[in-house]
Amino acid sequence: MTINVYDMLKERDFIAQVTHEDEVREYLSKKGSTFYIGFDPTADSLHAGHLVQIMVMRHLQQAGLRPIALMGEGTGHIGDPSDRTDMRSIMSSDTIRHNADCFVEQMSRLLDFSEDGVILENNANWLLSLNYVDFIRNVGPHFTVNRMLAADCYRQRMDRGLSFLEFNYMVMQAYDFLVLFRKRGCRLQVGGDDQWSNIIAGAELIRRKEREAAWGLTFRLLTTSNGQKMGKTASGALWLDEKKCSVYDFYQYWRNVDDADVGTCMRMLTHLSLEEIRSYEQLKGADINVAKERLALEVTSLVHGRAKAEQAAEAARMAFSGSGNSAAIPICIVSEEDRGNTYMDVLTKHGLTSSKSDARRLIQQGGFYVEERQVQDLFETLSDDVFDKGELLIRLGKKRHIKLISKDSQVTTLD
RNA sequence: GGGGGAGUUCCCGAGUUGGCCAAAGGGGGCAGACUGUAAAUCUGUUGUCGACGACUUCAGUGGUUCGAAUCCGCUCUCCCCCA
Repeated sequence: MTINVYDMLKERDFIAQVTHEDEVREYLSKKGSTFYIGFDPTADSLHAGHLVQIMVMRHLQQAGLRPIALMGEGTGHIGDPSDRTDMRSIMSSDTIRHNADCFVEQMSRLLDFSEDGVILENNANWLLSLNYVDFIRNVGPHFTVNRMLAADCYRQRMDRGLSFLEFNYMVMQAYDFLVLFRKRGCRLQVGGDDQWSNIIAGAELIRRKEREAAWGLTFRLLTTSNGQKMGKTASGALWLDEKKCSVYDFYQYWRNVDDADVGTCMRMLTHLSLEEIRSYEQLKGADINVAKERLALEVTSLVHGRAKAEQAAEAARMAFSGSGNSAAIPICIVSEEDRGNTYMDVLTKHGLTSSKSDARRLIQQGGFYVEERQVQDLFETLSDDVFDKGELLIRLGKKRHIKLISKDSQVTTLD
C-alpha cells in the first residue's frame, strides 16, 4: 500500500500547523479532492520560497489530488502584511497583472498542467468587482476586530503601524477560500506558515456561512538551522527566472548551503527518496560536499531542467577544481573600448564592482585574479594578449568567477 | 482638531554646550587567514574620486555663522497622547 500523502509530507518535514489532523489526512487520501494555495504576484518571478509550495503541489498532485493555484491579482492590490515589518509598496494594476502572468508561465514548467491537472484561478475575478457595502455586510459580521488584532500576523505590526488597507487583507483571503469552496468544493487551504492566520480565518468563514467543514494546513518556512530565512542573496531573493538569477548562481546557492541544512533542503526541495537522503545525511566532514552537489543538481534540475543544471555543475567544477567545462560560468562581454583601461575601470563599468573605490579595495585587499594570477598592481590594464580565444577567466574574491568575453568593435549588451 | 516626540551613512543606532564628524558601536556586506566552494573564529575593510589629499553627505528648503549633522524659519514624512 502506498503511504498516505499527509504522512509523507510530515516525514519530509513540510508540516508546520494543521487545523484538524485526522480530517485533513482523510481528505487527502481521497483522489480528486481539491486544495488551494495562493500566490500573491509581488514580483515578476517566483523565488526560492515558493519552491516549497510548488513541491507540495507536486507531491499532492502525484497522489491524485487537484491543486488550485490561486493567483492573487486581486489581493495583490492590497498587500499581505503577514511576516513583514514594513508596508508593501503599492503596485499598479498593470504591474500586478504582468507579475501574475510571469508566475503562471513559470508554474507551467514546474507543475503538470495537462488534463486539468492544475486548476488556475484568479481572485481578481471576484474581488475587484465587489461592492464595498455588500461585501462588509456579507462577511463582516463573521469577524471580530478583537480577534483579528490578536492574530499573529497583525500583532507583529502593532508597534510599527498597520494601515487599514492591509488590515483588510485577511478578510479578503478568507473570502477567497469561501469562493473556492462554493465554486470548486475546495475544503483545504495550504500555504506557508506565515499564512496561518489568514488560512484559519477562511476556514472559519466557511464554517459560519456554509456550516461546512473546511481545514487549513501550513508548511514550514524555508529557514536555515539557525533561523535565518533561506533563499536570500546579497542582491535580494533567489529568483527562479534565469534572467534574474543565472542558472550557475542558482546552482551555487544550493551548493553552498550550511551543512546542517542539507538534509532538510533535500527532503523539501527534491524528490529524492528518504532512504537516499538518510544515506547522504550520514556523511561527515568534507564528504558532505557530495551531498551538496547532489542537492544543487536536483533543485536546479527541477527549476531549469537537467541539461542546464548539469552545465552549471560542470562550470562549478571548472571554477573550483580546474577540471570541467566553463560554458555556464556567468559571462561579461567587454568591447574594444575596454582595452587599455585599468581593471578597476573595466570591473566598475560592467557592474562587477559597485564603484571604482570598491574595485580599488578589492584589488588592494588581494581579492582580484586574472586566470588565477593575483593582480597586485592597482593600475594594471586589460590588454589584448591576455585573452585566450576571446575568453578570459577572472575571479573576484574566493567565489565569484566571471568569464570575460572579448567582443571586438561590437555593440555590447551590458547586464 | 489639540499636545508631545522623531527623521543620521545598507539596517539598527550614537552624536545636537556649533569646529577634534565622512560621522562611535552593533548587524549585515566585502576581502584576507583558517578550511571542505560549510560553520565557527580571527584580521582588515565598508560615501565618492584624478587617493596619505580633494570632493559630496546626516529628510527637504531657506537662513544665522569664519565654520552646522548639531542653532533659527518654513515644508514633507512618521510615531505617541488626547478628541
